[in-house]
Amino acid sequence: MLRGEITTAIRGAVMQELAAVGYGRLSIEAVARRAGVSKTAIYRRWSSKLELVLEIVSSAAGRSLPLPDTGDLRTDLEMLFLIMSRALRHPLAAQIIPDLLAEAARNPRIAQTLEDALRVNQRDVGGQLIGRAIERGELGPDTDLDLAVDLIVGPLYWRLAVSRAPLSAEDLPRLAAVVATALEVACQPAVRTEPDVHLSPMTVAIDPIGS
Amino acid sequence: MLRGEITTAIRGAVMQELAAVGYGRLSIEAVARRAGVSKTAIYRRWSSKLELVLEIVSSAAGRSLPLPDTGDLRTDLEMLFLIMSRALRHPLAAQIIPDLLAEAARNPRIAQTLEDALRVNQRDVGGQLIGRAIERGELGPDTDLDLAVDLIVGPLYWRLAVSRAPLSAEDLPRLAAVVATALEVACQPAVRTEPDVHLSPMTVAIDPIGS
DNA sequence: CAGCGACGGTACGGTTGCGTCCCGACGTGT
DNA sequence: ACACGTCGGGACGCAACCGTACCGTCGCTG
Repeated sequence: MLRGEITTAIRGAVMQELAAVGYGRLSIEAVARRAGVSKTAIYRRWSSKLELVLEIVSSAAGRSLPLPDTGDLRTDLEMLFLIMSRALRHPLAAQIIPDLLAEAARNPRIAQTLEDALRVNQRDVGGQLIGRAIERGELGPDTDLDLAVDLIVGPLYWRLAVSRAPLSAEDLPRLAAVVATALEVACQPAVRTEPDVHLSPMTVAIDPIGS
Repeated sequence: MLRGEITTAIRGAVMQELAAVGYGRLSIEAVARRAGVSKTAIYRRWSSKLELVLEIVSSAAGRSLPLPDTGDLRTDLEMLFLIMSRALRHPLAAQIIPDLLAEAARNPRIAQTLEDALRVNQRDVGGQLIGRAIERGELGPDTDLDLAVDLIVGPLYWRLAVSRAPLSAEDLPRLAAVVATALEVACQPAVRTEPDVHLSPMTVAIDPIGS
């Protein structure tokens, strides 16, 4: 009969400690100190540092975000970017996520856990988003899911979690519009079976003056 | 008059240790052990673990990659992606780079050093690439450099360093084509001075079937 | 050839964290 | 009200690492 308040305190301390020093430097003693509990309280609940972090992180990352279906790819992307940017701006998440992703390259257990946890949130979110776009005819049925996910998630992740440059509020819909257009162009329904569709005609159509 | 062979051995050991355990767990003793030298040899050359890593990493990252000027944005991107993918596939770099980027969120000195070192390699590479595209008229002169860099670097970094999904050789030019399109769409030369250019007219032009 | 200065290696005390054990306190059930 | 079971807290031995001081050796210099 473990006291729930202490379990909660430990969970919070793990997240804060993880953000402060990262997984590599995380120590049980520091977690206990920050949580105001004893080490025994932690060892009674989790068998090791790895189990501790995995359980807490996966339960935190497991809460799947509700993704609205707006009926339009670009608007869907705007919503997704809004949610992503909110999540990645959270001070704890902004430090924990890149840290664990880097650690995942080293520790297969972490990689597996993150993949399982994020598959619910991102891959399937991306998959659903793209799947709906395909159903609506915005994207072709042969759309490369991996490539599409890279295009959607990559730029925002890079900006918020890696380069960490400020991102103004109006940049978000702009990015969504660009990505949506790129997706539509790259994965457009095959109206013609020309091998190299590219966009030269589009550029012309867009830029009547000529480059 | 420090012996160069020992310095070289230390540098190599730091890189390997960094890849193996990350910056957080990196210990001077482990570096000395791996290099086959004594701790004194390290402390004589660098004052602390931070200085050690910063100097070695920045000197390793400082070698700027030659970026060919192919005269075409898409081909330039293909080249850049080829270089980036080669670099990010390198086992040491693939583990060290995400680790240090995560650590940079925590340590301002690391962030500053990485920014300085990578500004040479990436920002300016990206800047040059985009600048040339602007000169050629492929992109508008008011192109948002930050957004463009995000679009260029983000997807490939996500794929290779985060999701770590396999990327076949033919995916690279495909990705380059999509990104080039996205850039052309996002940063097209301003033909009209409408406030909200976005792309709705373009979407129509692109998708004659109708969404 | 001799002396000096700088080098690398070993040894040391101090600190931190790990994982475990024991003890006092609290709540529960009868 | 009492005894039992379980919990949290503090303490312990062990190991790793830090940063430094000392020591023998090598190479340069005069």
